[in-house]
Parts: sequence; structure tokens; C-alpha cells
Amino acid sequence: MKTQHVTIKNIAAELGLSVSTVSRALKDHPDISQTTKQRTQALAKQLCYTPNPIALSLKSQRSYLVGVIVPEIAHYFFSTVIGGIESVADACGYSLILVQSGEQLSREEKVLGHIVNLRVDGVLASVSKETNSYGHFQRLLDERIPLVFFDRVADSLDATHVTVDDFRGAYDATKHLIAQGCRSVAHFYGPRNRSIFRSRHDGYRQALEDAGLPFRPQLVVEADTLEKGTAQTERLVQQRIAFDAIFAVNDFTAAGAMLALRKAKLSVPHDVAVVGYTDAPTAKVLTPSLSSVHQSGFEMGQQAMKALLRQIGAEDRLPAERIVLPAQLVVRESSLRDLVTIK
Amino acid sequence: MKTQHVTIKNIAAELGLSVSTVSRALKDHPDISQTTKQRTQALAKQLCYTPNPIALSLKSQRSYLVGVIVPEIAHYFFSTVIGGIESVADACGYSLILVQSGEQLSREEKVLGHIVNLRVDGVLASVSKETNSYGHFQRLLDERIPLVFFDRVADSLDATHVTVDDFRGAYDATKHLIAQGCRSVAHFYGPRNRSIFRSRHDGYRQALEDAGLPFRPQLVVEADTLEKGTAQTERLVQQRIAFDAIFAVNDFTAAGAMLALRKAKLSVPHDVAVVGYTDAPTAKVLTPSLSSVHQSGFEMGQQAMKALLRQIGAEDRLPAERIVLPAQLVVRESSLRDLVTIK
DNA sequence: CTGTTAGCGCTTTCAC
DNA sequence: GTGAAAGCGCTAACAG
Repeated sequence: MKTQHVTIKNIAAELGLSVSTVSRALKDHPDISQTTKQRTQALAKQLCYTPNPIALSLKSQRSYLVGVIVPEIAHYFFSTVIGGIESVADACGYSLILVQSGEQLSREEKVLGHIVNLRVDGVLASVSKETNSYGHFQRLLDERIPLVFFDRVADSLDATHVTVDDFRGAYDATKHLIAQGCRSVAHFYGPRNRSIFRSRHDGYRQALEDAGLPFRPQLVVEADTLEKGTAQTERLVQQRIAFDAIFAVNDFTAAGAMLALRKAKLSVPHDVAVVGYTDAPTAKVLTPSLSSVHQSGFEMGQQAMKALLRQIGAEDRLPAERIVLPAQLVVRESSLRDLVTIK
Repeated sequence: MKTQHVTIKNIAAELGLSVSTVSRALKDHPDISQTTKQRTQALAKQLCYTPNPIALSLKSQRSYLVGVIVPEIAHYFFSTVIGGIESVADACGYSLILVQSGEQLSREEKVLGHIVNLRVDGVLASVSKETNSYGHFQRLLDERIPLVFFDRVADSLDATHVTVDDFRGAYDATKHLIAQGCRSVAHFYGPRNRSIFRSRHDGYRQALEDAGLPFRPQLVVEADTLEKGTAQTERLVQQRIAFDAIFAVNDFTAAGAMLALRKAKLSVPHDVAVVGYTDAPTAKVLTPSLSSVHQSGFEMGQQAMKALLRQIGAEDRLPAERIVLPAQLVVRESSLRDLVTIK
């Protein structure tokens, strides 16, 4: 089915004017007489005329489209970031083309190529867990296509990054667990090729060090999903590796760990205190409710889109920015041993 | 910053050919000589030429863009639907323009106008809770812009709808609760102006009737968020309205109810059995784990996009379709009183 | 004050 | 087998 939209030409014909006169009348050009303007604008409104953005794009060499690439939309954090991006895009006349990499490098390369071919004015990207080569992103830099990374950034690239202060978030979480009396804090981490996960690991380690606690490699395990959180916790328990706290890279990993702890008849927070990361809505409804490091996805999205607009608007290539947002530990039942203070 | 893409003109100049010859050579037109084709295609590949979709759109009067409007991206169910939409869109050369209504009619009208102005080839929509007038959607129908609703449909419009069998899902959930021995099943429902919520209500009521149980209006309460789930449960308890089960319109409402039940020292499922709707990942990690009616968002997205493509491809307006996907009750601990069977 | 013309990138008759 | 020209919708330099 093809839809017939009203064009400037229709209006010109109707009014016995030339298209250029109509074009100018519609944008209040000073040359045009009041009467012509009024007649034109009235008819345009009556016919519900809206300029064809495709024609505009061809002319202006700008699509007013930005490509957004995320690992998975169905992650609470990413969807809040998209909300933030949309809020400023919308306010500035931009629309979002959304694609997912599905955490796969091959798909990431493919969809990135796709949105570039679409002639988006810029790209906002959060990298897949798997990604370890950056040629596909470097190409955008080479072609001077504005590019901003958020959350999962491409560490090695000279591009603008927006992240939360992962080191600090992890540091605070670990310090809090130690303050609750925990002496053997385990860390469940994500792929090391993502700097956000490395930063969280570093923050964890620094907090141990500052507290004079030993770093025990066997307490640092790879687990970044619900299932892995469960499996690794079961393994630690079975292997009788002593631990009295878990700091997990995300909330679902923490939730998975809590499932295993319950099965093993270990009480949270008394036997094992748990802190997650992200502060998804799920954190509030777990039993016990889950302490977590809150990240404002919405603000991250806004900052990323604003940074992108700066680049789009600039004449020349701007120096890369590093925007770091604060992380905020939210303490709930899962890590609070002094239960008296819980409402 | 403006990016310079390679055009057909660049290639023509380089090769000393006309643009029309290059155009034909690139698409293997039979008129063109083998040598010309090879030279052209080789250079195109070398220069990483890709046709400008904006020029193509202007010419073909097709944008290969579809607008997707959802109430909130940050809802697990909607994000899985988007995944399904993307999978078929991608396979068919379409890209998604994503917008959110934020559950507000005014914003829905605005963003819908926006994507229509963008000249999308079609629109996929899930309506806000607030929406009670449909003029903005009717306009698309009038202008013969392909339109498919999913999940939250516009009941009164003669448009294609994709839904899950909400009546059946609710019926099965309620029947299951009754089979577990519950005699006073409460229902927490969403806005009645959405047919999906009405269908769930009707399924609930039918199951009561079929079991010979009375319908008690005071057990049917409006609650469709975590907070309302908590508040309404507290109210029922305080007002000493007896109930031994809750069937909630979504998982977070169920989770909110469970929070209140725990505070009131009521055990789930023994004092009150609970079933949710959607089967979000959160259902699995609650304590007790939450029984829920599973809906396949991914498949819904695929079906909706396929239906839209049928409309886009059709010469004339197609009759409205009503596509209904099955709902599947997933029983977990929150509603299973015979705990022996739980692993 | 308004019209003519050219051009954004591409396809597609129509000529030669 | 290849090129010239027109046109998709719109803007803007250039004429009157």
C-alpha cells in the first residue's frame, strides 16, 4: 500500500503559485507578501501538509536519525538508557533507529554496518560482552561519523565515553559489606574485556586492600547471569570455600546466588550478605530485598545523546570526552546485618 | 560534522562513464557489457559504495522504516516484543523507529504524528493505559497507512490486532488456583478501557462460574503496579476481607502483593496463593517463585511485523486480521500448595 | 515580491 | 552498449 502525502507542489498548483514561493511562504521568508503567506499557510494547514523529511535529508545531507546499538533491549538498564536518549533526541528533532547486537560480535558488526548505510547522523553504542576487536567502530571514527559509547565502552578507542563510576560503585559496595562485618567477600564478575567489569573488579580489590583484608583469587569467579550466579554459588558451597558476602556485577547474578544460598540453607544476610549492581526493579521485590549499586540509565542516555549532538553540530572532529556519572549504593536487607534499622 | 559518502557519481567520474551506466552496471542490468560491469562493481567495492537509502526512498516513495510505539520500553514484555519485531524487520530490509508514549495519551498522539511525518511505511502500536480516544490512529487508517496493534490493542478500530489469548490465560490461572483449594480468589486488574485487561477479568470470572464459586465484587480491585499491588493487599487485609488467592494482571503487581502478604505474616501459597501474568524473569527469583501466565513477546513481535509487511506489500487495503497467540500457565511455588512436588 | 533553474543521489524511460 | 534527461520533494542562488 502506498500513501499519498501532500506536497508543496500540490499547494502551489492549488494556489497558482510556484513551488519556491510556497516554500518560502511556509517558512516565513521576509520577501513574501503577507497575503501570499497567509493563503499558503492556511491551505497547508488545511491539507495537513508536513514537509517530506526524506527530501529534506537528501537536500541537507542530514537524516536527523541516530543509530542506537545495545546488546539487548530486554535489560532493564539498557531500556532506561534508551528512554534518556529518546528524551533529548525528541527535544532536538532527532529520531532513533534501534538495533540489538544480541551480545554477539558478528551481529554487532552487521547491524552497525546497517545503520551506517542508512546514513544516520551519528551512532550511540554499548558494546557486546563478546566484542574484542574494534575495527567496525574505528571505521566510523575514520569516516568522521559521530560516535559515542555508553556503559559498555570501547576502551581502546579514542572516542567519547559515558559511564558510571564503576570503580567507586564497586568500592563502596565492598566497603559496605566489610563494614557489616564480612571478612571474606566474594566477587562475581563479567567478561574482563569490558572495562566496566574490570573497574568493578578493581574497586572491589581496592576496598579489600584499604580494609587490610587479603585478596583471595578463589573468591573471584566469573558469573554474570542468573544461571551462572546460581551455579557458581553452588560450587563455592560444595567446595567448602568459605565466604560471608557476595558482590555481584548485576542484580540477576545476585538473585541467582541468593537462590542457591537459600537451597543451601544459608541465610542472607547473616551467613552471606549480598550486594548487586544496577538497582533494577527486581532488587526491591526479592526476599530479602537486594542491596544494589544504583546507576541512572536515564541520565546516562541523556548525557550520551547530548555529547553526540555536540559532535554532530561541530564543524570539526571534537576531542574525545570521558563523562563519568556517580554511582550510588542503595542498602537494603540483603546486606544489612543490623536488622533493627529496617523499617 | 558532515560525512562524505561515496556516490554513484564519484564512480562514474572515476571510470569515465555516465551515472546511468554505473547504476545499471551495479544492478547487473543485461544491457551492460561484462567488462563495464566488472570494472564498475570492482571500483564500487573498493570504495565501499552503498546506495544512499534516502535517495532511494525519495525515488521509490518507500522509506523502509517502520514506526514502533510502545507505552514503555523498560517493561520486560515490550522489550521482548521489540526483539521479535526487529528479527523479521531486519530479515526484510526494514529498520525500526522506536518511540514511547510513557502511558500518556497526549504523548502518544504526539509521537504518532511524529513518526507519520517521518514517512514510515507502517506503524506497529501498543496503546497506552490512558488512551480512550482513537482519532490519532483512525487517521492512519483513513490515510491508508499500514497499522498493526499488538497486546494493548485499540478494540474499537477496524485494524489488525495481535494478542495473546488473555481470556484463556486468566481462565487457566484462576482454575488452577481453585484446583489448589482456593475458594476466595481475588483479582487485581488493570484499566478497564484496555481490552486485554477486560479479557483477563472475564476469564477470571468465567472460571469462578464454571467452578460454581460466587463472584464477589469486593475481591476485584484495581491494581496494576508494584505499589498498587502492595497497597491494595494491605487494604484487603486491614478491612478483613477474606481471600485465599490473588490472580494479578502482571508480575510486578503480584510481587507487590507478596511483599504486603509477608509483612502481614501471611504465608504464600498456604494462606494466600498467588499467580501473576507475563512470566518476566523476575518471577523465577521471587520467594516463593511466582506462578505466572507466560506470553511469548518475541513471537508476538514477529507476527505483528509479518502482518504489517503483508499490508505494506498489498495493493489495496487488506481486511483486518485478529491474530491470537496461546497463553501458557507456568506453575511455580507461589500457587502450589502441594509442596512435596517442588524440587 | 515572485518565478526559473539547478541540484541533493538515484532510477528509468527514451534516444542514439 | 551507453548516454541524456526527467523526476522523486524540497531549497536556494539567481533573475526579473
